[in-house]
Amino acid sequence: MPELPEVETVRRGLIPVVQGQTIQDVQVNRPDLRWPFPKDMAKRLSQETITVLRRRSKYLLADLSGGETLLIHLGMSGRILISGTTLGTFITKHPIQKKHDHVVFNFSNGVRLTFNDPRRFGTIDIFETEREHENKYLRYIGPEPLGNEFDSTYFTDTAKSRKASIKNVLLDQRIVAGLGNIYACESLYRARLSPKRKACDISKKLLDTLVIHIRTVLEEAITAGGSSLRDFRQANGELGYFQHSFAVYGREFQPCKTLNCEGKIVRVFQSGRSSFYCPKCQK
DNA sequence: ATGGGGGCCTGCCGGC
DNA sequence: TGCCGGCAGGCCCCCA
Repeated sequence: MPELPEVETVRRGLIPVVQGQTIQDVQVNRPDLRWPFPKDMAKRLSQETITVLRRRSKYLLADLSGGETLLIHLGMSGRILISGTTLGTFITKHPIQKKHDHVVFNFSNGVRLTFNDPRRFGTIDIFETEREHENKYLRYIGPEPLGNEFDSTYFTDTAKSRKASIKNVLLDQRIVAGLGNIYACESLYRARLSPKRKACDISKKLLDTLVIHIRTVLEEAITAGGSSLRDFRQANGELGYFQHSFAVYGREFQPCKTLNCEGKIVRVFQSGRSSFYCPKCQK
């Protein structure tokens, strides 16, 4: 489901709910999602207080008072449902689900978080906070696209040695963190670059433009509360609305939105995934 | 070393 | 109405 803006939206919504709160107990309804759950998961989490809720790429990271960090990845279909019974101002924000509720976190203040994930591509892990750089999921993740490390120099240097298409380069989490199919397509549209162009063939000027557009499209999407396809929800249960701003994603056969462009959006397959673009104005 | 394809899962939608 | 194929926001693994 979620790319960087959706995960960031979830994080921002969860902060007031869980930060500073103590996990009372954890109900684990199956042994694994995509990968086996970490050893003694429920035991290691219970009675731990969440000090900070962070995000790295598409991963949510909850730092715990005892020196470990809980890592959660939502995969394609993962959701974190919030419910609560004891908070004065707090009501249940999501309908009660049942199917695919794999892990339930009960907090001592009465709040309950439920990890629901039909396709089970999600991930949960626990690692020593100080050893984040050694974690198998985070180890090779590239720079954050909204951070200072991801700049024109870095991206030009990286792209010039890559013979893969620019679309596949944007999806490579070792090169830049957090982009998925939607925001890769949308940034390429804004930069007027075809997703099929080999990264190493693109001029520095265009790559610089692409860096800027990656940033702005992600920032706009975060401001909009992410994109709601199928059932992505913000933590408060509301839909994100960035999907209304898509220029190309999911718009096959529809007219290009560029002023005076007569093109129609096409869909092509790259490495088994759909890319959407306007062949007339993206070269 | 890098790039591409397969596979992991369930749900939904369109066509017959 | 029901069945089947295709597709879906991700990412690890394997092979050339």
